Amino acid sequence: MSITKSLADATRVRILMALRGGELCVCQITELFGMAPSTVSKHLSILFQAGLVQSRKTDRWVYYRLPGREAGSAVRATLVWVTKANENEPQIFADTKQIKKIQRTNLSEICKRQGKK
Amino acid sequence: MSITKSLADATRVRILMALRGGELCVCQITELFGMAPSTVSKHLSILFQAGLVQSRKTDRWVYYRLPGREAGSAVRATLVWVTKANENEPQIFADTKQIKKIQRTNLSEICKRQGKK
DNA sequence: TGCTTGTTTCGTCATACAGCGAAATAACCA
DNA sequence: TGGTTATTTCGCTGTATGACGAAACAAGCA
Repeated sequence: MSITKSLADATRVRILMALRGGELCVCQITELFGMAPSTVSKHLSILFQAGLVQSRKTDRWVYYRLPGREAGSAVRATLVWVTKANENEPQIFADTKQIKKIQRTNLSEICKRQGKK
Repeated sequence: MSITKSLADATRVRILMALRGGELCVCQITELFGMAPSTVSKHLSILFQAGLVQSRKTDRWVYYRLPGREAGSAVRATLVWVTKANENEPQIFADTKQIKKIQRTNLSEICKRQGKK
Protein backbone atom coordinates (compact mmCIF):
# COMPACT_ATOMS: atom_id res chain seq x y z
CA MET A 1 0.00 0.00 0.00
CA SER A 2 2.95 2.32 -0.58
CA ILE A 3 0.99 4.21 -3.24
CA THR A 4 -1.73 5.27 -0.83
CA LYS A 5 0.88 6.40 1.64
CA SER A 6 2.62 8.56 -0.88
CA LEU A 7 -0.67 10.34 -1.49
CA ALA A 8 -1.17 11.03 2.19
CA ASP A 9 0.73 14.29 2.14
CA ALA A 10 -0.90 17.33 0.58
CA THR A 11 2.38 18.60 -0.83
CA ARG A 12 2.91 15.40 -2.76
CA VAL A 13 -0.57 15.58 -4.24
CA ARG A 14 0.15 19.16 -5.24
CA ILE A 15 3.32 18.01 -6.96
CA LEU A 16 1.45 15.42 -8.99
CA MET A 17 -1.16 17.95 -9.97
CA ALA A 18 1.53 20.46 -10.88
CA LEU A 19 3.18 17.98 -13.22
CA ARG A 20 0.00 17.59 -15.26
CA GLY A 21 1.12 20.56 -17.31
CA GLY A 22 4.43 18.92 -18.17
CA GLU A 23 7.77 18.33 -16.55
CA LEU A 24 9.22 20.71 -13.99
CA CYS A 25 12.67 20.94 -12.51
CA VAL A 26 13.23 20.68 -8.78
CA CYS A 27 13.96 24.34 -8.34
CA GLN A 28 10.72 25.28 -10.06
CA ILE A 29 8.71 23.11 -7.70
CA THR A 30 10.70 24.49 -4.80
CA GLU A 31 9.82 27.99 -5.92
CA LEU A 32 6.18 27.06 -6.27
CA PHE A 33 5.84 25.84 -2.70
CA GLY A 34 8.29 28.17 -1.00
CA MET A 35 9.86 25.20 0.75
CA ALA A 36 13.46 24.20 1.31
CA PRO A 37 14.96 22.31 -1.65
CA SER A 38 15.77 19.39 0.59
CA THR A 39 12.13 19.06 1.56
CA VAL A 40 10.94 19.07 -2.03
CA SER A 41 13.60 16.58 -2.99
CA LYS A 42 12.42 14.22 -0.28
CA HIS A 43 8.85 14.37 -1.48
CA LEU A 44 9.95 13.73 -5.03
CA SER A 45 11.92 10.68 -3.99
CA ILE A 46 8.87 9.27 -2.22
CA LEU A 47 6.75 9.78 -5.32
CA PHE A 48 9.51 8.29 -7.41
CA GLN A 49 9.73 5.16 -5.31
CA ALA A 50 5.99 4.71 -5.68
CA GLY A 51 6.40 4.98 -9.44
CA LEU A 52 4.22 8.06 -9.63
CA VAL A 53 6.88 10.28 -11.18
CA GLN A 54 9.89 9.86 -13.42
CA SER A 55 12.97 12.02 -13.81
CA ARG A 56 15.68 13.00 -16.23
CA LYS A 57 18.82 15.01 -15.76
CA THR A 58 19.92 17.70 -18.20
CA ASP A 59 22.79 20.05 -17.61
CA ARG A 60 22.56 20.80 -13.94
CA TRP A 61 18.84 20.45 -13.59
CA VAL A 62 16.74 17.43 -12.72
CA TYR A 63 13.33 17.38 -14.32
CA TYR A 64 10.42 15.37 -12.93
CA ARG A 65 7.38 14.31 -14.90
CA LEU A 66 4.36 12.04 -14.70
CA PRO A 67 4.94 8.60 -16.20
CA GLY A 68 3.46 7.79 -19.60
CA ARG A 69 2.04 4.63 -21.08
CA GLU A 70 4.94 2.57 -19.86
CA ALA A 71 3.60 2.87 -16.31
CA GLY A 72 1.77 -0.05 -14.75
CA SER A 73 -2.00 -0.01 -14.62
CA ALA A 74 -2.01 0.62 -10.86
CA VAL A 75 0.04 3.76 -11.32
CA ARG A 76 -2.05 4.96 -14.23
CA ALA A 77 -5.28 4.39 -12.37
CA THR A 78 -3.89 6.24 -9.40
CA LEU A 79 -2.96 9.27 -11.44
CA VAL A 80 -6.35 9.37 -13.11
CA TRP A 81 -8.04 9.22 -9.78
CA VAL A 82 -5.82 11.79 -8.05
CA THR A 83 -6.46 14.20 -10.86
CA LYS A 84 -10.21 13.73 -10.73
CA ALA A 85 -10.31 14.00 -6.96
CA ASN A 86 -8.33 17.22 -6.80
CA GLU A 87 -8.79 19.17 -9.99
CA ASN A 88 -11.37 21.43 -8.40
CA GLU A 89 -9.36 22.28 -5.30
CA PRO A 90 -8.74 26.02 -5.00
CA GLN A 91 -5.15 25.34 -4.01
CA ILE A 92 -4.56 23.47 -7.25
CA PHE A 93 -5.97 26.31 -9.32
CA ALA A 94 -3.67 28.71 -7.55
CA ASP A 95 -0.70 26.42 -8.14
CA THR A 96 -1.48 26.11 -11.83
CA LYS A 97 -1.54 29.86 -12.19
CA GLN A 98 1.70 30.25 -10.28
CA ILE A 99 3.41 27.58 -12.37
CA LYS A 100 2.75 29.53 -15.54
CA LYS A 101 4.43 32.52 -14.00
CA ILE A 102 7.40 30.43 -12.91
CA GLN A 103 7.77 28.89 -16.33
CA ARG A 104 8.15 32.32 -17.87
CA THR A 105 11.12 33.03 -15.63
CA ASN A 106 14.66 31.96 -16.41
CA LEU A 107 15.62 28.77 -14.62
CA SER A 108 18.99 29.99 -13.32
CA GLU A 109 17.33 33.04 -11.84
CA ILE A 110 14.89 30.93 -9.84
CA CYS A 111 17.62 28.73 -8.47
CA LYS A 112 19.79 31.67 -7.50
CA ARG A 113 16.93 33.14 -5.54
CA GLN A 114 16.89 30.03 -3.38
CA GLY A 115 20.60 30.02 -2.71
CA LYS A 116 20.34 33.46 -1.16
CA LYS A 117 18.01 32.40 1.61
CA MET B 1 -7.78 16.79 0.45
CA SER B 2 -9.30 14.99 3.38
CA ILE B 3 -10.09 11.99 1.21
CA THR B 4 -6.47 11.22 0.40
CA LYS B 5 -5.56 11.55 4.05
CA SER B 6 -8.21 9.10 5.12
CA LEU B 7 -6.68 6.53 2.79
CA ALA B 8 -3.22 6.97 4.28
CA ASP B 9 -3.77 4.40 6.97
CA ALA B 10 -3.78 0.72 6.08
CA THR B 11 -6.46 -0.11 8.62
CA ARG B 12 -8.86 2.34 7.02
CA VAL B 13 -8.26 0.87 3.60
CA ARG B 14 -8.94 -2.54 5.06
CA ILE B 15 -12.20 -1.27 6.48
CA LEU B 16 -13.33 0.03 3.11
CA MET B 17 -12.43 -3.25 1.48
CA ALA B 18 -14.22 -5.19 4.21
CA LEU B 19 -17.42 -3.26 3.62
CA ARG B 20 -17.55 -4.31 -0.03
CA GLY B 21 -19.42 -7.40 1.08
CA GLY B 22 -22.12 -5.36 2.80
CA GLU B 23 -22.57 -3.49 6.04
CA LEU B 24 -20.80 -4.52 9.23
CA CYS B 25 -21.31 -3.41 12.79
CA VAL B 26 -18.49 -1.88 14.79
CA CYS B 27 -17.93 -4.92 16.93
CA GLN B 28 -17.57 -7.11 13.85
CA ILE B 29 -14.86 -4.88 12.46
CA THR B 30 -13.23 -4.76 15.86
CA GLU B 31 -13.23 -8.52 15.93
CA LEU B 32 -11.76 -8.67 12.45
CA PHE B 33 -8.77 -6.51 13.30
CA GLY B 34 -8.27 -7.52 16.90
CA MET B 35 -8.01 -3.88 17.87
CA ALA B 36 -9.53 -1.90 20.69
CA PRO B 37 -13.09 -0.74 19.94
CA SER B 38 -12.05 2.85 20.51
CA THR B 39 -9.42 2.58 17.81
CA VAL B 40 -11.83 1.15 15.28
CA SER B 41 -14.40 3.77 16.14
CA LYS B 42 -11.87 6.50 15.50
CA HIS B 43 -11.02 5.12 12.08
CA LEU B 44 -14.68 4.87 11.19
CA SER B 45 -15.29 8.46 12.17
CA ILE B 46 -12.44 9.58 9.92
CA LEU B 47 -13.87 7.63 7.00
CA PHE B 48 -17.31 9.01 7.80
CA GLN B 49 -16.13 12.58 7.76
CA ALA B 50 -14.56 11.98 4.37
CA GLY B 51 -17.89 10.64 3.15
CA LEU B 52 -16.43 7.23 2.41
CA VAL B 53 -18.79 5.35 4.72
CA GLN B 54 -22.31 5.78 6.03
CA SER B 55 -23.90 4.44 9.18
CA ARG B 56 -27.18 3.44 10.73
CA LYS B 57 -28.11 2.53 14.24
CA THR B 58 -30.32 -0.43 15.09
CA ASP B 59 -30.93 -1.67 18.57
CA ARG B 60 -27.60 -1.28 20.26
CA TRP B 61 -25.46 -1.77 17.19
CA VAL B 62 -24.11 0.74 14.75
CA TYR B 63 -23.69 -0.56 11.24
CA TYR B 64 -21.33 0.99 8.73
CA ARG B 65 -21.57 0.60 4.97
CA LEU B 66 -20.18 2.03 1.75
CA PRO B 67 -22.27 4.85 0.30
CA GLY B 68 -24.48 4.16 -2.69
CA ARG B 69 -25.45 6.23 -5.70
CA GLU B 70 -26.24 9.22 -3.55
CA ALA B 71 -22.51 9.73 -2.97
CA GLY B 72 -20.68 12.46 -4.85
CA SER B 73 -18.57 11.55 -7.83
CA ALA B 74 -15.33 12.16 -5.96
CA VAL B 75 -16.32 9.61 -3.33
CA ARG B 76 -17.50 7.10 -5.90
CA ALA B 77 -14.32 7.43 -7.93
CA THR B 78 -12.28 7.00 -4.77
CA LEU B 79 -14.04 3.78 -3.84
CA VAL B 80 -13.65 2.36 -7.31
CA TRP B 81 -9.96 3.15 -7.29
CA VAL B 82 -9.30 1.86 -3.76
CA THR B 83 -11.00 -1.39 -4.62
CA LYS B 84 -9.05 -1.86 -7.81
CA ALA B 85 -5.77 -0.94 -6.16
CA ASN B 86 -6.17 -3.38 -3.27
CA GLU B 87 -8.33 -6.28 -4.34
CA ASN B 88 -5.32 -8.48 -4.93
CA GLU B 89 -3.61 -7.79 -1.62
CA PRO B 90 -3.15 -10.98 0.41
CA GLN B 91 -4.27 -9.18 3.54
CA ILE B 92 -7.56 -8.31 1.91
CA PHE B 93 -8.18 -11.90 0.89
CA ALA B 94 -7.52 -13.00 4.45
CA ASP B 95 -9.89 -10.35 5.77
CA THR B 96 -12.64 -11.40 3.40
CA LYS B 97 -12.36 -14.97 4.57
CA GLN B 98 -12.37 -13.95 8.21
CA ILE B 99 -15.41 -11.72 7.71
CA LYS B 100 -17.46 -14.67 6.50
CA LYS B 101 -16.60 -16.52 9.65
CA ILE B 102 -17.51 -13.54 11.80
CA GLN B 103 -20.82 -13.08 10.04
CA ARG B 104 -21.82 -16.61 10.93
CA THR B 105 -21.38 -15.85 14.60
CA ASN B 106 -24.03 -14.24 16.78
CA LEU B 107 -23.48 -10.51 17.18
CA SER B 108 -23.92 -10.39 20.95
CA GLU B 109 -21.40 -13.15 21.35
CA ILE B 110 -18.77 -11.22 19.45
CA CYS B 111 -19.31 -8.09 21.50
CA LYS B 112 -19.18 -9.95 24.78
CA ARG B 113 -15.89 -11.44 23.82
CA GLN B 114 -14.44 -7.96 23.60
CA GLY B 115 -15.75 -6.78 26.92
CA LYS B 116 -13.86 -9.58 28.62
CA LYS B 117 -10.47 -8.40 27.47
C1' DT C 1 42.16 21.02 -12.09
C1' DG C 2 39.54 23.98 -8.75
C1' DC C 3 34.97 26.64 -8.41
C1' DT C 4 30.21 27.28 -8.78
C1' DT C 5 25.66 25.47 -8.75
C1' DG C 6 21.54 22.32 -8.53
C1' DT C 7 20.18 18.37 -6.11
C1' DT C 8 20.31 14.87 -2.67
C1' DT C 9 21.50 12.86 1.84
C1' DC C 10 21.89 13.24 6.75
C1' DG C 11 20.87 14.72 11.40
C1' DT C 12 17.73 17.10 14.23
C1' DC C 13 13.46 18.94 15.90
C1' DA C 14 8.55 19.57 16.26
C1' DT C 15 4.23 17.95 15.16
C1' DA C 16 0.78 14.51 13.76
C1' DC C 17 -1.35 10.49 14.61
C1' DA C 18 -2.33 5.38 15.58
C1' DG C 19 -3.08 2.74 19.43
C1' DC C 20 -4.76 1.83 24.12
C1' DG C 21 -7.56 2.16 28.51
C1' DA C 22 -10.80 4.79 31.17
C1' DA C 23 -14.67 7.51 31.38
C1' DA C 24 -18.80 9.37 29.06
C1' DT C 25 -22.77 8.56 26.19
C1' DA C 26 -26.77 6.25 24.27
C1' DA C 27 -30.12 2.81 24.05
C1' DC C 28 -32.14 -1.46 25.32
C1' DC C 29 -33.81 -4.39 29.31
C1' DA C 30 -35.34 -5.87 34.09
C1' DT D 1 -35.96 3.77 37.36
C1' DG D 2 -31.41 1.41 37.60
C1' DG D 3 -28.43 -1.84 35.18
C1' DT D 4 -26.34 -3.70 31.13
C1' DT D 5 -24.20 -3.20 26.77
C1' DA D 6 -22.33 -1.10 22.33
C1' DT D 7 -20.17 2.80 20.83
C1' DT D 8 -17.87 7.12 21.21
C1' DT D 9 -14.97 10.62 23.40
C1' DC D 10 -10.97 11.84 26.03
C1' DG D 11 -6.29 11.72 27.71
C1' DC D 12 -2.10 9.70 27.18
C1' DT D 13 2.13 7.44 25.08
C1' DG D 14 5.18 5.95 21.50
C1' DT D 15 6.22 6.15 16.82
C1' DA D 16 6.24 8.11 12.23
C1' DT D 17 7.08 11.81 9.42
C1' DG D 18 7.40 16.66 7.52
C1' DA D 19 10.25 20.59 7.87
C1' DC D 20 14.75 22.73 8.03
C1' DG D 21 19.95 23.57 7.68
C1' DA D 22 24.42 21.65 6.95
C1' DA D 23 27.15 18.73 4.54
C1' DA D 24 27.86 15.57 0.67
C1' DC D 25 27.43 14.79 -4.07
C1' DA D 26 27.40 15.39 -9.02
C1' DA D 27 28.14 18.13 -13.18
C1' DG D 28 29.11 22.08 -15.82
C1' DC D 29 32.51 25.99 -16.21
C1' DA D 30 36.85 29.02 -15.58
